[in-house]
Amino acid sequence: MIDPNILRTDPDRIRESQRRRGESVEVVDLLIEADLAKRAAMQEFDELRNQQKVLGKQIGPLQGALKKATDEAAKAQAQAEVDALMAQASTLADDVKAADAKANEISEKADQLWLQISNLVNLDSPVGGEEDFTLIEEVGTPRDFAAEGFAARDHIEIGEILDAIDTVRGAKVSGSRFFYLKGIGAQLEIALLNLAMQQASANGFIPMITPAIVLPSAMEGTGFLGQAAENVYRLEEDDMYLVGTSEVPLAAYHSDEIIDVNQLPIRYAGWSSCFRREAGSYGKDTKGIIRVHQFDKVEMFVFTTPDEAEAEHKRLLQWERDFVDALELPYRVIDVATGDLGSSAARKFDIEAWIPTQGTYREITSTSNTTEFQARRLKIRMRDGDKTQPLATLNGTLCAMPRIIVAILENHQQADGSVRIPKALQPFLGGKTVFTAPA
RNA sequence: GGCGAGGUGGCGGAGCGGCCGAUCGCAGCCGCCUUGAAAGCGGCCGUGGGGAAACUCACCGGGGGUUCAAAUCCCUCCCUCGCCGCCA
Repeated sequence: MIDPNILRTDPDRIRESQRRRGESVEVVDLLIEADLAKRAAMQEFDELRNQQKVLGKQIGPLQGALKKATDEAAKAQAQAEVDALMAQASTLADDVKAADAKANEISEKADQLWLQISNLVNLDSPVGGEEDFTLIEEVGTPRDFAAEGFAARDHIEIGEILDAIDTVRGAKVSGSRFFYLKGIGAQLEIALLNLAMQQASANGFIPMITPAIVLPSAMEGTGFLGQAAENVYRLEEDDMYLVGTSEVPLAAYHSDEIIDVNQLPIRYAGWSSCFRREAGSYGKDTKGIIRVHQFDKVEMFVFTTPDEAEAEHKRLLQWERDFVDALELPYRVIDVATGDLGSSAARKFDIEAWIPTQGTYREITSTSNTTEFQARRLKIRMRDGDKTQPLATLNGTLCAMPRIIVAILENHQQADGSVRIPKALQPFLGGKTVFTAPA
């Protein structure tokens, strides 16, 4: 959630942000109304509750006096006072109860509306939809396979030749969009994991292996139960969720905590399986492993000060580029448009790798500056002197396995169906320089 | 899954239904003392909401209930620990 004070002092800022995202602007007015109603109802409750407390405190001593009273007149007098107070307190108790119920109901309504408001977009983000990104840079040159004298095979075919990817049996066992990594494929993923973790550690990230099933609070706190909810797997029996990214358990790791500002930034590199329903993507990428229900990913996640967030965002992007550079892949970097941001992101940069058989760039990493949005929801604050305030969180993909594997297989394939192994990866594959079909 | 114990402020650990947002110890912060440090002494020391402020409200694992009044009583759920069972 965003800073409630902005709603009270500068609601136009929120309206503008909603407009740029293509999301509801009217909800801001509903929220202003609900926020006012909430505060009024709470004040009314506070008032009544205070009266009740004051009154209640008189009853105890009076009852004591009643017990001690010896002569009849004094006793009757005290009894009458107690009775009167009790009667008064009793009706007050009913009022308090009613006011409490009302305040709760109104607060709930306001809180629900708050959850509908996405993070304020960064004003530097290009405005528009998916196609309206700004191209930041193209790096490397896509190979000209015609000039090399052979037709590029897609990753499915290469995966079959190398016996590295088995989507047919994946579908047999688990349905569409599931796959097995086998032999070379499995080794490749493990090598990528090691390379990614080595790089992350060198950059000050603490390696983490996280839970992949989380409570609703973690899912909601990271903003995935909003418009992204349809892509989240829910375990009905247990009311828990399968995470779509380790961003969720990493962000929630410090929920309800106050972190000393001197400890920031805190950087984690999380490794987990990721689960996505891929609802609404029927017909898209139905073949291969570009879009699957389950995959593994190394994710970078940072807790830092709001002042540092933008600079850290640039660093995350650079680290992502370093990794893709090390894999010798041609790619481009884009500044994602406002309409295509997740609800918690203020700004997002994607790296898209060139996929030869598709003749286009496809997303392989994504880094978002979520400013204080997640921290507010998850109650993560920093202590700076005697102030406590929300900190900033950021996330970025370091290595989403299937797509990186696709990019490597397709871009580094050779005429005979073998695949050249990028230098940086070789140490993690026993010095091997090329993947060849198993005998 | 069964039985037992327990969940209180950063940690440890008290808390008769009203005087408890909560005793005390440790840690931390400020000051005194000291050439400096330690020890000792004095003070401060949870979070959030509302309010210009005075002040006020909420929070003692979560939710519900009893009561004029709940950290304290009742119900329920969750979690932790121990033992038993089962099992990667």
